[in-house]
Amino acid sequence: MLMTLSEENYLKAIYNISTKTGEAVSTNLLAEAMETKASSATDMIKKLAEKDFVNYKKYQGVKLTKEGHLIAASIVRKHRLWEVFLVEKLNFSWDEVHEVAEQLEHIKSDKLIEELDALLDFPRVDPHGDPIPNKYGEIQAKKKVPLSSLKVGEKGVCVGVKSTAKEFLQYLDKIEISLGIELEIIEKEAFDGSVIVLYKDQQKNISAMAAANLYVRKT
Amino acid sequence: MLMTLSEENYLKAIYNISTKTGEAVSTNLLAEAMETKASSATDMIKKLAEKDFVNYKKYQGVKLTKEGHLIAASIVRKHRLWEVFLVEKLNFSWDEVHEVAEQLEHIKSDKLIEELDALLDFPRVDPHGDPIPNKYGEIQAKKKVPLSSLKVGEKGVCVGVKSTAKEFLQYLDKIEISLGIELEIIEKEAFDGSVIVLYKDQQKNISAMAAANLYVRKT
DNA sequence: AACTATTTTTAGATTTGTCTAAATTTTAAT
DNA sequence: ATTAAAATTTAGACAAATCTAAAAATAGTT
Ligand SMILES: [Mn+2]
Ligand SMILES: [Mn+2]
Ligand SMILES: [Mn+2]
Ligand SMILES: [Mn+2]
Repeated sequence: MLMTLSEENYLKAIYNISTKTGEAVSTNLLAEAMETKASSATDMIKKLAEKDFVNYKKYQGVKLTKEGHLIAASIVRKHRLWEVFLVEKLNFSWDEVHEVAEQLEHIKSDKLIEELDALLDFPRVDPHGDPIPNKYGEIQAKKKVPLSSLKVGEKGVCVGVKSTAKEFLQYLDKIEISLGIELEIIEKEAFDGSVIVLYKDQQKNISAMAAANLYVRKT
Repeated sequence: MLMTLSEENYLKAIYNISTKTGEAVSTNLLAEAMETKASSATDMIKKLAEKDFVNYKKYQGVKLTKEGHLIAASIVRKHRLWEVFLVEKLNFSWDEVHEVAEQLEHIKSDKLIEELDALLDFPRVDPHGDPIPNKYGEIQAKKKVPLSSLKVGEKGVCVGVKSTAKEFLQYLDKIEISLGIELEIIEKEAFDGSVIVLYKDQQKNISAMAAANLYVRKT
């Protein structure tokens, strides 16, 4: 199926939103994600519905069809594999990869993505800890909870970030937190929700907001 | 400078044509290269002239300006670096790389291309023997002549191809000719211009057409 | 020099994706 | 059940890149 750049981006946006909410995606949410107007989103929704990539009933939002889901997942797969490539092979840092991956995800070549996958040794997560769909659009997401949900004394391994905002990722770099490190909750401040965590033999204070955006797997 | 996909492709086509001919590029040649109509080429020429990427006088064809040349060369640079990447890192053969490189050449990221260059160890030619412009748009092309220009008894190293048609490249694969091998002219057939060459301890007959499309450096 | 063939440009139409403004439907609140 | 607010769709316009058909300019030939 021939897809335009715009169609691919809309499908991916629908995929990302519905993965979070689980419900039909509203026109306004979609328009916001695409940084465009609701009327433009409606136009594109009609086109995608016409091509049977989404199910659409007026005023009721859209859901991906089987085929729409597969296409969207393949774009997300490419996006995340390219992010791994940029970090692992081209010395990008995790706050630099997204914009370039936004472009690379639209390159059309099955062989390219298969070989890239092999070159990278079949990674299962991207540099932000997000799962990489396989070629059938399936993901096996590991259980992860926000650091903020841990109680005093509990430990966890850092496995992902909720926000991928540059400032947040750079902040984590600055306080030397990266995926894979182990942390222990030493103290929680009831007043502002900040936590004191122990890692790398240091104790540091982490704001409530940062703790809510850092995913860990309990250990 | 923000360039559309189409503008980039036109600039590259102008670059490729004028590199061969040395003269101003005619509307018809440009349209042919872009697989479009002359009227469309005229429209785009006007836009490129407006942006000072080409010098244009009605009915006289176009020439790249300094800036136009730099942009075009940077696209060719990206195209050829990606071709090297595909062959060296992703197991593509030299007849498979072009279509994918046509897409990859439009990815915008200075860091990406610098790092790619380094990953590939700063190659100077692409898989077809074509020179890779440096970041200032300069190339140092090595002297190369068609195999057909060699006389009986002369030797040469295979350094490039004139045609990059799939069938030709696959034919070269089949007769085990690749860049870097050394050949010697054993005999030339006056009748049809074919040549008998010695390489890899074998003698093989190569048609006039193939010999005209295979570049060698005399040794 | 005049005529013809070729090349190039112009004029007007089409498609894609977007926008603004207005109309419609749904939702939430009296 | 009405009414007000919010969300969504429709209508009409626009810019980018293309096309066809017609007009204009150039090049080639007698
Ligand atoms: Mn990303
Ligand atoms: Mn990511
Ligand atoms: Mn190529
Ligand atoms: Mn090439």
